[in-house]
Amino acid sequence: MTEQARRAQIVGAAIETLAELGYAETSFKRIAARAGLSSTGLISYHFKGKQELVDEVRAEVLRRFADFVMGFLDRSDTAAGELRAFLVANLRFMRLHRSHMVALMQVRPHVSARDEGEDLRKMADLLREGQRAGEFRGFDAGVMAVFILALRNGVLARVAEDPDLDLDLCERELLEAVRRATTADRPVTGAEGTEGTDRPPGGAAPPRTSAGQPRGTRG
Amino acid sequence: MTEQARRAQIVGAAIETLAELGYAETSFKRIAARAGLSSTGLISYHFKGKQELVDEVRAEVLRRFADFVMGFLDRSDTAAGELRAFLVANLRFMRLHRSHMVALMQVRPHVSARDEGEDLRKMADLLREGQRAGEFRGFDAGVMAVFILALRNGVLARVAEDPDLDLDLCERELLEAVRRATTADRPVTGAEGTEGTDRPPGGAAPPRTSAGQPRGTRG
Amino acid sequence: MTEQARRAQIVGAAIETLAELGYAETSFKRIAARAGLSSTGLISYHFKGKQELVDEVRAEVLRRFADFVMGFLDRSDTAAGELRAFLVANLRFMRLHRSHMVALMQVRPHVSARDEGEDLRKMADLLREGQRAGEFRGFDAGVMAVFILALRNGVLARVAEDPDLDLDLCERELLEAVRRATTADRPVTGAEGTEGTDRPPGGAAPPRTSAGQPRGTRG
Amino acid sequence: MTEQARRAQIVGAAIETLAELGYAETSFKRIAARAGLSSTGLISYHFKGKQELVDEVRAEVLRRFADFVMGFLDRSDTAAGELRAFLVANLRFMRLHRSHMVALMQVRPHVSARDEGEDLRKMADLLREGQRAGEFRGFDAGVMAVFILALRNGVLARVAEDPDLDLDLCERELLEAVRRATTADRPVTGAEGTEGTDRPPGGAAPPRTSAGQPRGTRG
DNA sequence: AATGAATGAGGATTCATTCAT
DNA sequence: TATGAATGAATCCTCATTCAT
Repeated sequence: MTEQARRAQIVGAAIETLAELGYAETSFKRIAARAGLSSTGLISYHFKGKQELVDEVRAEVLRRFADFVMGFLDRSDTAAGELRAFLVANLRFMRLHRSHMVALMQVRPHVSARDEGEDLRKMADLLREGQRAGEFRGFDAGVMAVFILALRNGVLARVAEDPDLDLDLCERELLEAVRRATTADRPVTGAEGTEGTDRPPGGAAPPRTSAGQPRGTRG
Repeated sequence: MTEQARRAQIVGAAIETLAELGYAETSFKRIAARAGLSSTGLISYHFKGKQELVDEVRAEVLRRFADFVMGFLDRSDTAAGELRAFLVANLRFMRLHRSHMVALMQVRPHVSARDEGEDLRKMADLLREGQRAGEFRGFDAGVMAVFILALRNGVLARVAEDPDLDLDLCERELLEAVRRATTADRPVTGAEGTEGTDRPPGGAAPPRTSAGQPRGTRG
Repeated sequence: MTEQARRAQIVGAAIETLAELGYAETSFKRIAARAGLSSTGLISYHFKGKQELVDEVRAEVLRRFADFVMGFLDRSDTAAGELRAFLVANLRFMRLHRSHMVALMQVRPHVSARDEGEDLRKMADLLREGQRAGEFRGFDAGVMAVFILALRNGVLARVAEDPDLDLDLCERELLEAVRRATTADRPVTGAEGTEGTDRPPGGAAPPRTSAGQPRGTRG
Repeated sequence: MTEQARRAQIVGAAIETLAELGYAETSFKRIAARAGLSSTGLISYHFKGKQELVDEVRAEVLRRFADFVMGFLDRSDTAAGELRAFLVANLRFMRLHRSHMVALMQVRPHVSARDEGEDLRKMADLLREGQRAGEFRGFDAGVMAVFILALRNGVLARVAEDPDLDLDLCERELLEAVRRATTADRPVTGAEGTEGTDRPPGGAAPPRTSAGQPRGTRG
């Protein structure tokens, strides 16, 4: 068996174990058992230590997720669209690779790489970009990034506990809630924009083609 | 030393250890060391097992938090006001008792009591109440409850990692984001709109005065 | 509470615990719980150590047993009668004070006093006396003493596991078996009365009348 | 070192420790020390838990004993002969493998398998068989089985405490006592031989020569 | 005489890791 | 590469005993 394949196999078993039992109950013994390995020594042979395995789990999930998310992003050309695509991609990924996402949550506090701020940074950048384009209102991008990832994580944590959670409903509600939280109020009557202050300078049209439809008419 | 005092001391040391090292690294040995106890046996003497200690940590934090949150809620008489007060109380509590909240997060997956759904249920009830009163728009209350608690947890997780996080800013942004996500679009007419509401109250006073105002305009 | 009463209470609880859970599972904590004591410290206060308690358990049971057995022995004037009375007394005591006997068995290997040989010695003396009197045949008294106490212990161990054991039947069979093992063959012909001497006293009279009947005729 | 060999080594050390110190004082630490292991973890590595080790100790001793007893039984064709062979085998085994037998006694109350009733059942069956064949008198077979195993256990317990016990003497006396207890009275008149059947035919014959001899003098 | 908290050694067991094969 | 036995520290927990009150 090739080195790479072996590592992948071990990482896969680790992900399943983490998702099922949580970090504290995930031992080499249990990972080896799930992978059908004859010895925990094999894990130590392929990974310098537990830390490296944990880091690799994280990297693997993020890699898979990045691949997955690509298909949702490449057709967006606005920040709001990209944000929406990001959220949709997350929700869909949860459904298809629930254990991967749960494992990621479990592993997060024990990961050596302290680049998880990177997610936040990239999200904040996206938000700022949208603000510059006039798509978003004038919130603090750094904080809003925390919020949006928090929403993602919260849904993830919830679905980890309640597998019957309606992810379609979640997706719809999440998109709407985030749209409202991030975009300026639009006037029901007349031209929008009365909230001058939080209105981004440029006048760019929001990427709201579908999600952007105001249900606001119901007022 | 009295039993009650000793238990409190141990719980306190456990909270600090959990907040600092996380669940997996929190052992009786470390707790005993932090509490200045002569042996881990003393912990087992006062608690039937690790589970009881963990449960007690959770109960203690929730007790403190409930006490704390009281001062923010009792003057609210609308659902929106109560929601806002809840969020404010959470943020403030994070600042004053950061380790308590972090410990709570760490302990959550290992707690025996499975009433964490209760938080969700109560929040959903509050939201539905607000919907009946016309304060909130027509979202799915169960899912929105997940979102709101997710936001709280997300901020908490963030502040656990970055102690320099500006919680005042977070509070303002969180209130505004939640207000936007939960309430219907408002007509541009009328002066109030510009968000006088999302201004953090003077002292501990919850923003009930404005929030409590029926936005009767909406039908 | 008087010292003596306290010790008795503790010994009593220890006996019950030993009988129910066995030596290895009998701790001061469990004894204290059963006795309704507030602390295991009280046991250490009244007994110098676990060893003293264990020894006292043994002494207490033997004391009770000795008292009990008196009523069976005092009217016997032959060795065979005394032996029979001893066996009967043992069986009866098992029924009335099962936990005492079971506790004695449990405690036996851990007792400091090495005078358990005394039982053997006394039994051997009795047997030798009966041999001198012509009541018993020419076996090795020391070994036969081992056998007889083994039979007692075996029945005890059995009744400890199977509380439904028919002790009446056991008694009859035991008396007959021991009689046969210890006495010389008797001719079928001739009056059996040769053992008139070893007749047990009035009251506790063993059911020898039937068991004593030689079924030998069928040979 | 192979797994099987290691397990055998650990079981061996456990047997010795049990025989020497008794169950309550037999810890993994002591077993490891006697076996020359570097840590108790090695025992846990080879045995799932203390219970498995204890069960294995029992199984090992019974296996050895079964093998040993085979050589004594296979040439017997009567119930009485088989009973005698069983007793002889037991006594001989005690001499050759004293610690095994003592360990078995120590371990008995803590063994998970509850098939110790099986010994009793098999013995009772043998006795009933002998009764049907006219070799034994009309005792209660179930109770007599208790007696016979009690005698075996009693001798074993005695030899555990007094290694100088004369097992040859024990054997002779035990065979004679059991013969008398189980067989019908024989008429004094006439040459013995009435029980010719229960004499084991072949050469492995136990010390039947003397035990079988009527001490006819006693008439 | 009694309490009950405290002690520290010892219990079995799991852990990640090492190493000879 | 892979095996699986070995290691020893660490896990939670129970134990008999001590001691101030």
